[in-house]
Amino acid sequence: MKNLKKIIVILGPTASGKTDLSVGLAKKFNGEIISADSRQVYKGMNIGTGKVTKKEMQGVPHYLLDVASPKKRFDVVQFKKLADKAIDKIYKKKKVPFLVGGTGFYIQVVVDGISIPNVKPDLTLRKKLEKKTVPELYKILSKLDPRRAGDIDKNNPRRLIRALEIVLKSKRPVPPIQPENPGFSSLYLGVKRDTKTLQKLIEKRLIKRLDEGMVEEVESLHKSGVSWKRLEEFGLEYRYVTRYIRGKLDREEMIKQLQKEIEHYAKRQMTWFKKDKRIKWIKDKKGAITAIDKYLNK
RNA sequence: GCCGUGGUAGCUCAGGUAGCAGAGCGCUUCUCUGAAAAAGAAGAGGUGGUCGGCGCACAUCCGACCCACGGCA
Repeated sequence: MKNLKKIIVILGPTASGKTDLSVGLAKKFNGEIISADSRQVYKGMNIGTGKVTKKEMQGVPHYLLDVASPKKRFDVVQFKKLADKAIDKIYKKKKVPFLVGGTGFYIQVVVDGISIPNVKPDLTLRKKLEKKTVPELYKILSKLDPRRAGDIDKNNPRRLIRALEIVLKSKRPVPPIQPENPGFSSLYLGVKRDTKTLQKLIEKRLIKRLDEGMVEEVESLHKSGVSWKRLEEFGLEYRYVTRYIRGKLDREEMIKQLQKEIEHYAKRQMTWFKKDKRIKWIKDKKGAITAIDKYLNK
């Protein structure tokens, strides 16, 4: 197994300190970092996403940051394509890829080689389907693809519409999930914090972001042509700061609601991560170093 | 002191001609096939301010008291 390619995954909820940790580890283990964050891919979204600064990178190359315009759609498939490319590139340099981030879905798709049905989003079709009620959508899907209808969340319009999109455009049922061999083995390290600590970290970070000009960042994104609707879509900071700028919330309410929202998000992330038994939860940098050391020299 | 209004879930409150106690938020748990910071689901929480009365039965009707808020003195 010595020649098998290896990748190190570092994941955890927001505000748990992944960025800091990963730069240190990458430096130590001759690594380069691929960000697995669904919002840090966008240009101009820096403070609100907690993107590493040039200085914080300490010379460690980072991939998958600023690869998309916030005016355009970006999704898992694009992420996978770019991440696979970055991984190759890092191997060619004889370095170790560190996949670091909090977007579980993105990580899963890269590391487990989940292949997503090759049917491009069709916005016109989606718009049309959106007019139907959720039970209607489910009924149609049940007819066209009973298998998928059987395991889908039948209350979730977004899922139903995508399933129908696949069926209608490809003229065949949604294929069952089949993980493919990604061509490398992975070590999963999770950064965990107890709830109280995480809440405090989130709070501190939120104040810091406001001081650093988060509101101005959102204003400038809007000035550069990103619609309010789009900004709301990004969620968390971008959603609530937008509401504040537009006068729908006062500053105090914004902070309060945003804090709660981020806490919820962190919890959702943990729900995702918890079920993955491959993750080795580490306490500190030392624990991470020991684990990586052992893994790389196996 | 008098008058009025209110006291129902952790919070904000619905309802109530007596018949198994509700919502939103929060909390807990969960789902995830091209939006994933998105989109969804489930669950746990109540001696209905206190005491007494009438009733087969009271959160609901009657009385007293306590507490909060507003007005008058």
